[in-house]
Amino acid sequence: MKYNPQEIEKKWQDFWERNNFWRAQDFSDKPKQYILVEFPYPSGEGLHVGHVRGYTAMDIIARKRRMEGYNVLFPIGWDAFGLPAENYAIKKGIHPSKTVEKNIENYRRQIKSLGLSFDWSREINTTNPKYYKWTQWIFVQLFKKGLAYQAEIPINWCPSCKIGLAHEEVVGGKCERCGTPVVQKKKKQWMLRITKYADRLIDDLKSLDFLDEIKTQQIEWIGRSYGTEIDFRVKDSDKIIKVFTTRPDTLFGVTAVVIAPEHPLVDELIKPPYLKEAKDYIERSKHKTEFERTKLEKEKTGVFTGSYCINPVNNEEVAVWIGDYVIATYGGGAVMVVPAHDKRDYQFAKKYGLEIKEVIKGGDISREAFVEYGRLINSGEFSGMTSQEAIEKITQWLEKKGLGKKTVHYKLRDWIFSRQHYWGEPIPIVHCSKCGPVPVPEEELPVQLPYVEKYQPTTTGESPLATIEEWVNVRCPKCGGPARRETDTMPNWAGSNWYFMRYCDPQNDDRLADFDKLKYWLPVDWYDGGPEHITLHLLYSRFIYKFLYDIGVTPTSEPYHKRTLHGIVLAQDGRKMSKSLGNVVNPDDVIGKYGADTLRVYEMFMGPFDQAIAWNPESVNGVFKFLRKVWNLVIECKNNQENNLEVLKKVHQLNKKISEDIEQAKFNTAIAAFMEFVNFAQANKEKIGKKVLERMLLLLAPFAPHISEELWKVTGHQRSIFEEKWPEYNPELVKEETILLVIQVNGKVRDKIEVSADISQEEAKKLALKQEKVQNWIGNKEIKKVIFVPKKLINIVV
RNA sequence: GCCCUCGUGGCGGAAUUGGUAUACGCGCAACGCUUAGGACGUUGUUCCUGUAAAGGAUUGGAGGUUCGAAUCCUCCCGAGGGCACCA
Repeated sequence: MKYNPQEIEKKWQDFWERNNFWRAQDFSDKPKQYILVEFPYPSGEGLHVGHVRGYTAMDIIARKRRMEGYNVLFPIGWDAFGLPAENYAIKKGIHPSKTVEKNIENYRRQIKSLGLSFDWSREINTTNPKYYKWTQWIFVQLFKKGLAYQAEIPINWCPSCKIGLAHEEVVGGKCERCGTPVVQKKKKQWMLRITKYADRLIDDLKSLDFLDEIKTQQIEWIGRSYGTEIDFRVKDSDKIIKVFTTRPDTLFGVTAVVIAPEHPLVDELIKPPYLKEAKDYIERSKHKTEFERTKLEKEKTGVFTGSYCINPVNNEEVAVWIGDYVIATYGGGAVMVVPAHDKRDYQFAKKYGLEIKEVIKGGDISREAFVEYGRLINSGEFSGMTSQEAIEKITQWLEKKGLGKKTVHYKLRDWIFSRQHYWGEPIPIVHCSKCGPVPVPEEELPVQLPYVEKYQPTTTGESPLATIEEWVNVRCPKCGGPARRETDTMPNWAGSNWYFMRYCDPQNDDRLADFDKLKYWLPVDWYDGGPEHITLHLLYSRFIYKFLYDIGVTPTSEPYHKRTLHGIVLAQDGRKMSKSLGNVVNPDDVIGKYGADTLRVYEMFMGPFDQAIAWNPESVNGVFKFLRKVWNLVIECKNNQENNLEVLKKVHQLNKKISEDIEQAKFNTAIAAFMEFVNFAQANKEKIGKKVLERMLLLLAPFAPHISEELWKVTGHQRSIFEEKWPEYNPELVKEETILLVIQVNGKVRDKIEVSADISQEEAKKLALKQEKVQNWIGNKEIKKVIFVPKKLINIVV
């Protein structure tokens, strides 16, 4: 009998599916576990080996949990709205729903061929009207609570995709999807007030079991900073420029104020003879994207307005400048310039000849800005205070005089939720000339996406839906008068914000999901996904979830208890896999050659789970050899009744290691331990008994389910291995009685001796000093100190 | 520019979190075996000196803390990722 994965894998996959092995039960006496992977976007390229890595890891967790006696929910679905299907439709004239259907079929086949234990009865699809009915319903609730609103603001506009991009979607000044440089354009957009949840999105992270770097990412993105808003009155005017700073302790060092070109007071402030120069400058900045403006480190520019304002703390006159490095939407669009204590301000002052006034002691301001905290000088009554003190005291002073106040600022901005595209959920709003924007009544949801002939966005920037008159023209739900449908659609994230909730009750037509079912399953116990989603998707879905919690739809305030990430699988050349580079590894090929178990085990073995690792075809072969060794070992020793203590100990030690490594997502070292055990077993075949083999197979089952199931049967079992209990190790058998004690002299290893594990320091010292090698190193030098680390080493210092 | 992660043999990586550096796999080499296969088995494989015993060096580099550092601290170099005049 040879190990032939092709013969056994399909058989067991069918067996598990036929017998509904992975069906999750709503409400059970067993404790629940909700194990979640990010649902894939079914692209035309098919499943990526990177998907396999995350899915296999969570499949291992899910299978182990079931064996541990949990009622496990491990679902899968499709995040199927999005641009690629639409762009394909534009190119080939095939309706996106057709393309998506075909891609899903392929993905489903590929995922099934991996032997993943998904509960397919709960499969969802964001493009199904029965699903997006509830995506639209959520939008209506947001609208009713004033969290969805329209605003005419400069948005990031991709001239190629003809689509407005959220601030967060702009990568390097370019469209995240197509790479075209983004330009600024004003358009009426639907916005979601995520900023209202900024504090909770930061503060609630405390109670969650997310990797630290994920928490940091979220916190950094929201970018909360406490500071002071200071009023600078414009000279000879009653107008006030409000400036935000985190360093009010440097207020006496202000030698200019810089405002954004879009600042509301700009027109009033620019005066002859600087009028023309300033206007030209403003005009030029309009042609730059926000990215360009903030990018140009060397070319930090500005222009004097001709106006002055008054520093409230000392009544000094301060010049007002315009600089396009100041962004209108952050911090009120005005900054105070303190050249002595801010790097950027220092450069700015050097370039334009502004005064550099030292107010914090500790640096050499003739050479560079001193940006650290220190003691104040040249600061009137505040001189002598530390920066920390002065920040408090100066702010209090300003507040008392009504010239400033403590404020909080966030980097996070409200979320632009409109897309001018076809392949997305229609925004369920009707515009009435009398009533304004009116939500579509809930009983009329979903607003179905109509069939169109032309998918191309219109050149005016409107969605293709705008051209379907019979769809657009409707009666106002409120007054019955003539009205027009909103033609924008929702972004990709709309459907993926809440999909994990739908898995709890995927067929419900009356509610997003039954509350009791949500209460049973949520929060998700372990959520794994790619590093590319740890900021946006995580933040957005937490926001929506919190909102739904506030209106009583969800039972908890956070959706995910534990979140991990899996590193990207790179091509063999260390670069990202891409069609154009021709370095893509197709999981189908690997399965065809080696089988799913080899692919699974290889992806777990290739390196640390959270790090990016390059594909190595030769290592894949090594993993196959390992599985074949397991196979041959079981076939050869299955009737052996031997019960050797040494071997028993080894397999219990393996048991401990595997159990612990899985929980810490250290799959690579778990496999290594397996290999060691199998190598040992192979060299000691006569000592290997059936009991040992069975325990080994139970431990291997989550990693390589097919071969384990087959060998379980081969060893004479009728029941599936996945109906067995996860093995517990015997602590007595895991203990080591003897250890190799390392003997160091002056911190260098000089000898090793085998001693009993609980040897005392005195005994260890006596034994160590007897060793010939040790004596040679000590000679007749005096022993100053002996350090003894139980079970590890003894260090003799001479 | 700022922030995060990281840097260990020919390669992917391991190291109980301050206690034997290089586990496991790949590759390579020698020997053996065979139904010549995706072969298999045994042994060896960080570097330097040495036939060997043994000794010395070594975790990107330079310092430091410590009886003891891949691990902690400071500076520097390099790679990847994120953010970006964020005040």
